[in-house]
Amino acid sequence: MPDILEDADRHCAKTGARLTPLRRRVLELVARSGAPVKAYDLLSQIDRSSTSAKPPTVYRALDFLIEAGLVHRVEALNAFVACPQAGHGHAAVLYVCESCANVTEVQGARPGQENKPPGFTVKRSVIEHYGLCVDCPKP
Amino acid sequence: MPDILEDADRHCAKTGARLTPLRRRVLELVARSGAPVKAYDLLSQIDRSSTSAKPPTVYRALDFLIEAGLVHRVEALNAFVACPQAGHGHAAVLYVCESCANVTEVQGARPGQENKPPGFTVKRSVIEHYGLCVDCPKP
DNA sequence: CCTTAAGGTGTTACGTTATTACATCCGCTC
DNA sequence: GAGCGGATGTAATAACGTAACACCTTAAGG
Ligand SMILES: [Zn+2]
Ligand SMILES: [Zn+2]
Ligand SMILES: [Zn+2]
Ligand SMILES: [Zn+2]
Repeated sequence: MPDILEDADRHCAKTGARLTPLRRRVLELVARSGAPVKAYDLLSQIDRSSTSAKPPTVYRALDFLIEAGLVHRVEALNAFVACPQAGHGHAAVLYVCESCANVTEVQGARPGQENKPPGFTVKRSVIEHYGLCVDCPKP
Repeated sequence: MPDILEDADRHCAKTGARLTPLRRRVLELVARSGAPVKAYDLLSQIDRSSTSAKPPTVYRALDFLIEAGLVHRVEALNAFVACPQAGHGHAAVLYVCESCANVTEVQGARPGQENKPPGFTVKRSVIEHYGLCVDCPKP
């Protein structure tokens, strides 16, 4: 996934967001793992390279990356995945395999708004489907 | 919301689920609050009535209630809401107002599955929309 | 050059959320 | 009553997340 980092560079250059070395490093770690990553796992991985990272270090970096549209938070897992397409419109739908932890992101699907309560203004949506991917055996 | 408790009684009688006094008490507390409730808030409310509840007490009750389809977990808030219709099919969609914390549950809408990755089997979906309800001022 | 201001990072400490493991109790069956 | 399974009590700890403050770099303005 070196594409993700290059895309991130381009995207941040375009939007003016400041992808510092630390933030880029965190994004790299998230992108390299094919599966959702936990904040404290990132923490210990950063530890190895630099001196000793503390929670705020990684949470701040993640906040930035999420804000910039480079990373999505997987709410039901307290974990994070790299967005395969930096800065798309961001109605992201995640399909998470509960067996192999693989995550597939689908973009563009504008969900559920047909039955929306009258007058409700949606600002942010969390849409996560959990199950088994095509490669995992059905139990 | 006395309906919710009566519905829960009926639903559990039908399915064989054991709605014990403790579980019923937790459901009552969740149902009474119009907004999503935190586990530790439930904990302190139970404390007042009984002797002294510990975290597993409330988490176990919540696990049961969720399993029984009486309560939904609001993933992005780490909180819980009572289901207004015990044991519906349960493709629940939640609309959460970020101003007044009111939650509206819509049933039946199955979003996003059109773009589902080939062969993926969905077992559980988390669909939560955050924004402003009709009664809250747009900033 | 010096000052100031803003944003990023380091660090400490703490708050919140959730689980593991084991003991106990209660209702049921044999 | 002995044995069993499910529900609850209890203690300890793990996992997740944030507040507050200090420090440093960079850029703008005098
Ligand atoms: Zn995305
Ligand atoms: Zn899989
Ligand atoms: Zn429901
Ligand atoms: Zn509202």
